[in-house]
Amino acid sequence: MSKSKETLMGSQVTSHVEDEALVERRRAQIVTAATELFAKKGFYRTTVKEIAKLAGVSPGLVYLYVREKEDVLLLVLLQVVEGYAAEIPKAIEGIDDPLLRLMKTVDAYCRVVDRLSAATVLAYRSTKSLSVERREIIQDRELETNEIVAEAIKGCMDAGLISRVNVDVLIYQLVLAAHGWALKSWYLRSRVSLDDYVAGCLENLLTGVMSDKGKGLFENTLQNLKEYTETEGADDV
Amino acid sequence: MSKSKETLMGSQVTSHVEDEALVERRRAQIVTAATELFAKKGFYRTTVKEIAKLAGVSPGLVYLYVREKEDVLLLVLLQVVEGYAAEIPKAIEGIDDPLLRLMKTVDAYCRVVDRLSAATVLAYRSTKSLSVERREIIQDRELETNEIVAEAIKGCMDAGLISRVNVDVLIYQLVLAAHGWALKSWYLRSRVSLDDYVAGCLENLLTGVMSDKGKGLFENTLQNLKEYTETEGADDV
Amino acid sequence: MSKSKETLMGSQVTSHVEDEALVERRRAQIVTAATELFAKKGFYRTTVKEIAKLAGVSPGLVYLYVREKEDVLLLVLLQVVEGYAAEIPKAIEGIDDPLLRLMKTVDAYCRVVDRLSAATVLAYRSTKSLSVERREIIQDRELETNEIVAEAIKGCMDAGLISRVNVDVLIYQLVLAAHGWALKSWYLRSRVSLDDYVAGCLENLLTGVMSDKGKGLFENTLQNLKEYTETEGADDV
Amino acid sequence: MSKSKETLMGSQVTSHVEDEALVERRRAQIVTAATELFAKKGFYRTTVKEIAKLAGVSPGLVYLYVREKEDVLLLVLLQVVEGYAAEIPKAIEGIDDPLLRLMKTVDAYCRVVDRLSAATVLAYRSTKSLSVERREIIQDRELETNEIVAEAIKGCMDAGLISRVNVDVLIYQLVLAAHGWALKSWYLRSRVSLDDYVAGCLENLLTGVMSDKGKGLFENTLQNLKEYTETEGADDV
DNA sequence: AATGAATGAGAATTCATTCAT
DNA sequence: GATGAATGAATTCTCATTCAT
Repeated sequence: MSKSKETLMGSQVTSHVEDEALVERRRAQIVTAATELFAKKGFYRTTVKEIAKLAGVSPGLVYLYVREKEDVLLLVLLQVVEGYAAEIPKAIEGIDDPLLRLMKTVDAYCRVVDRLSAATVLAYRSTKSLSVERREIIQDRELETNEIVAEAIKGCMDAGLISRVNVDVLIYQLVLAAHGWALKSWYLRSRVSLDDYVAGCLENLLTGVMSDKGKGLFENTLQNLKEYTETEGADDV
Repeated sequence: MSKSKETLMGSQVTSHVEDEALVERRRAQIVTAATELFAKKGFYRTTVKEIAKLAGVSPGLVYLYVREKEDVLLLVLLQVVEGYAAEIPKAIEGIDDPLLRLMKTVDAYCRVVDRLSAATVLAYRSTKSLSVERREIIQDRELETNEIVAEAIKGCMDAGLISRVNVDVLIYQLVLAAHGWALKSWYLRSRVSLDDYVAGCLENLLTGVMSDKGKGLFENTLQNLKEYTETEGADDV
Repeated sequence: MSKSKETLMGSQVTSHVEDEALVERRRAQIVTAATELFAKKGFYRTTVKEIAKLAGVSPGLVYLYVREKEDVLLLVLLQVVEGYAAEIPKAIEGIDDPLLRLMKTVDAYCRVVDRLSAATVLAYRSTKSLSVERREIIQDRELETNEIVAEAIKGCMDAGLISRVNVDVLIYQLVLAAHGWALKSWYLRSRVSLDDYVAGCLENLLTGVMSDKGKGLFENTLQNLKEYTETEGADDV
Repeated sequence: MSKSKETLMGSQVTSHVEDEALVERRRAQIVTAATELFAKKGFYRTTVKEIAKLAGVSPGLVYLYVREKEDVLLLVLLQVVEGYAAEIPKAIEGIDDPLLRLMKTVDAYCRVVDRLSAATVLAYRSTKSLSVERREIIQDRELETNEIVAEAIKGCMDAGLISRVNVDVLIYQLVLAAHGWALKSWYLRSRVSLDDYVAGCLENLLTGVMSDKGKGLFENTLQNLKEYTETEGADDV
């Protein structure tokens, strides 16, 4: 996790250009344009020419930084999953209370998904468009994110706040809750706010698995989460 | 729900051929072939020629039963969502106990998803490849399925088994649980059995929302579900 | 040698079209156009679009009868070498005198080369542009032609007309003499007639290898060849 | 023949660089790299970038010493034909016996061809890839080489060793014999040694054209040639 | 109704050449 | 003089769709 996002990206895709800083800059240009277009029209309906045009470069230039079109998709998807892997840890930094930490993890996950909504849907649509090797790169990154969720759950279990549970199932229920905000936004967004969605998911999923000890803390901690988030939100402004 | 599946399909896609029975037969041929190919290689990587070949017809024939390639995708996805909408009601037919009914709904949903796994993933990948109007047709059908889940939840609430809850959120958590079995099968399938997955999802999601009255019944009903399913499974043989 | 030229060609290159007669007709169209263009501008400077245009078909059609552009080159070169392999035997049919037979072989070879002059040069330019497997197909055909020359030489040796000789070297001297008429036509054509070229080559190459017995016949037979050719030429008119 | 090879090359292709010595050095670098690549992959399959890389320079630099890619081909082919024109005279220097001189000419020609085998084939493939003016430059050089052969033949005729003959035809038969060693090396090399090939060609081609006087000397002189060559070979060590 | 040959627009990719540094 | 990033025209090949038979 010590490598920067760019370096990670660079390690997967080869470029004909030497200057690493330039490679990062150009790739960022390309990825930004491609993300927008892929999200709007999908990978196959987007042409390299369109990407180049939106990125303000020539079509030929794209191929100086990428071997084939599919590499652009890989870079785009890497940015998404690495967005997850980067933002969530930042959000839970310094939080010691295991339950709040878990809640905050889910909360942060839902918020990144909200921010990268189109890209998240894109990831679901397009991961299978990648070659097997590239697909595995993405799945590996997704597992890293899951690991963060798993750690948060384990923290609660160690603290005796969560009792019995099939951890694998719970992880994916939480992950899917987060992803679901993007996947089903066409239905949810008009019916429930993100705040209520997060709270609802947490209540439904966590209440059931809490130990008696945990139950006592649940409502309170959920309240903390809300305040916490509001404060942070205010900071942004 | 009075119209047959075929008639529904027919109503969305126009054909140059008069004989309705023939239309149904040909479309079934085409859709079966297309589903297999789309699931394996995706919509864009599959050619009309390939579909025709696998269906044992000529490429030209496809266009007698469909206006464009995207219509084939629509028919394929319709079959998936209508698979959901048909099988779940069948599974809960005659069950009166509201909690068992809800559990059985989720259980049946997960099992259809398991059976149509590739097609379910396909639906996630490809719905956005449809034109807006076609996409809405699919989403409407998905809503019908959700309605079944919603009814089952409402049944429990009316019976006082479920207390407070954001129903929209709970619906989608249950739906995503079912879909998740296909979407994350690459991770889950090697770690947990379908039976355990269903049980786990139900425990995690429902325990939390049960009223005190409901809680008392939960374990028992879950046990009933398991027996129920086993018996049915045996019947099939 | 029982298969027709077209069948031979068909056996090397696969087509998406079933109807064999159609395949032959279309390929002939394509090859005729391609030969003209390749001869004029070379393989790489000729585009598939140009070939299609000259052949009076669409660019897409070309790919119904050929897998890639290089296949067109293969078909073109096959036609050249099979032109050799077909015309020479026809020219020596029914000739029993071994020496006349050898002379007539060389004479016929030079005349095909003269007729397919541009294509012969093309073969020299472009054989190395083929993939190894395709190149070998062409070389195999060339060996078949050489075999005809070899047989004619052997006939003379068996009849005691030619004495000592490294047959491999002599074969290629005769073959190169024929090819040379096309390869160096830029120089030769303005300085010597084809008839004189053939006679000159034969004199220079054969006199040296004749046995005493052969020498006695040489001038006479060469005279025969000239008359023979003239008569035939007259027949054509 | 007073101008140096470099100057000749320089006179055909313009450069943006002033310093003549530098021009020669850079061009030599480029031509060496290009020859290797053209011989291996052909002119069109070789990119300027590849040439530059193998030459250890930047792609941009190539264009300081050459106006376009085709100029590189011209320089490469010039080097080949000038290789012929330079080595053959060196080999016959000081030989007075006209017949030995002729034999030695052919022998030397075959040996340059053997040494520049790939480049000779390249010349056959690629001369037509040149623009007409450039092609004529190469053909002019080839004529110069032919002139050497012609002189040697004429020497024999003047000495009464060769009788009647169409000189133009004989020249090209000898030239093609030499070139043939490279052109048909795929067949010949495994069947006959270069020494035997040269001897065979000379026997076949010259015996036939010898006068009675010449015939008497032939075998002896051929023997001389072999010894001569062996000695020279030994000298090299 | 069915066929499958034909079309041609359009996509990815390459590479000779230029030019700012 | 040298570099190498950038350009964009040009090329091969694909495939949805049509239509004569």
